[in-house]
Amino acid sequence: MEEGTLKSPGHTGDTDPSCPAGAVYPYDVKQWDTREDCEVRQILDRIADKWSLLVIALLDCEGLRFTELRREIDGISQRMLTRTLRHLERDGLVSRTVHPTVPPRVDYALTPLGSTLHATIQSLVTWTERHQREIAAARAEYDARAEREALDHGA
Amino acid sequence: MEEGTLKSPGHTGDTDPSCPAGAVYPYDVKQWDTREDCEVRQILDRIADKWSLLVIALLDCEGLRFTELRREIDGISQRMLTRTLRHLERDGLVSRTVHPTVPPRVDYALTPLGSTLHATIQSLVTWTERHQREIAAARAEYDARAEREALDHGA
DNA sequence: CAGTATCCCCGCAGATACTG
DNA sequence: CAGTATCTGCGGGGATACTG
Repeated sequence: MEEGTLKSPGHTGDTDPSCPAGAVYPYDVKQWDTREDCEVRQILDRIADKWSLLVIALLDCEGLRFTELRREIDGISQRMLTRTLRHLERDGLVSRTVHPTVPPRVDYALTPLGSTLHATIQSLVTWTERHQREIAAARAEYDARAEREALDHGA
Repeated sequence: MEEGTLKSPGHTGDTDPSCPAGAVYPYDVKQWDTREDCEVRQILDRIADKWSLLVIALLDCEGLRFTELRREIDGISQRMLTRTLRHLERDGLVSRTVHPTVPPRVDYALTPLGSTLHATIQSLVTWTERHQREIAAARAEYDARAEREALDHGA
């Protein structure tokens, strides 16, 4: 991304210097370079980050409220849920509808584009659920073997 | 993970303090807590990290050498490729076979378990390839709208 | 309720140099 | 060739406090 020089002087925290001057983004919704050398990587980074997969898997087609997502996901902080949703919204995968009531109510749902992702991601998540025991076993075995080898070499 | 007290005194770098004492792991192959409160998250973190998806997608069933993977993936550092492969090996998704020749030759391939993941991940990767334009468009639109709204509020 | 703003840590990941 | 070792920076992400 090679633009350290653009960095605004007093910048310490979260906001992104590469955003169009004057635009204010919540947190640091990135402006990706559109140079084509790494598009797929960028998109993968977004989809396969810590929370996006779970959010998309949960959203299915019916909308959920902010708090419902928060409760469902377990472990996600308010900050990260907001950021994740903003990113997904920006990528056109999730729609955000604000009901101007008080207290406010915001619903999130998959867009048509997002829906085309849902099946795949769902199957990824269920795969991990189905195979967690096998993976845990593999890890245990690997660790045991590594430890034995370490002992052989060490002493 | 709440075990800051376990941290070995002089520890600064990459290795993992939670590994069984005396075992030496390459880099910092993590020892996950097996307490069940966050298993799926852990596994997802591993599978859906920056490089694993691409590695698995590439490996298919036929084996590839270290350097072939390195060349194919583009942008990955030697360090990250090694680490990713070690993690996948530990999780029982990838097998590593060393040919005791000189110079050495190491082949990586999907295990049967890994193969069950391949289809899903492949479809995830091809999805991003197929929809990158739509996503780019969505981003542009989002940014444009955000900028307009920022101007309305600002001035 | 649904966010923003701010502070701050630590672990990911790149760069570089060295080895069997 | 296929790694390991070490240093370092940056940004992901948690915690907390505040607002419309």
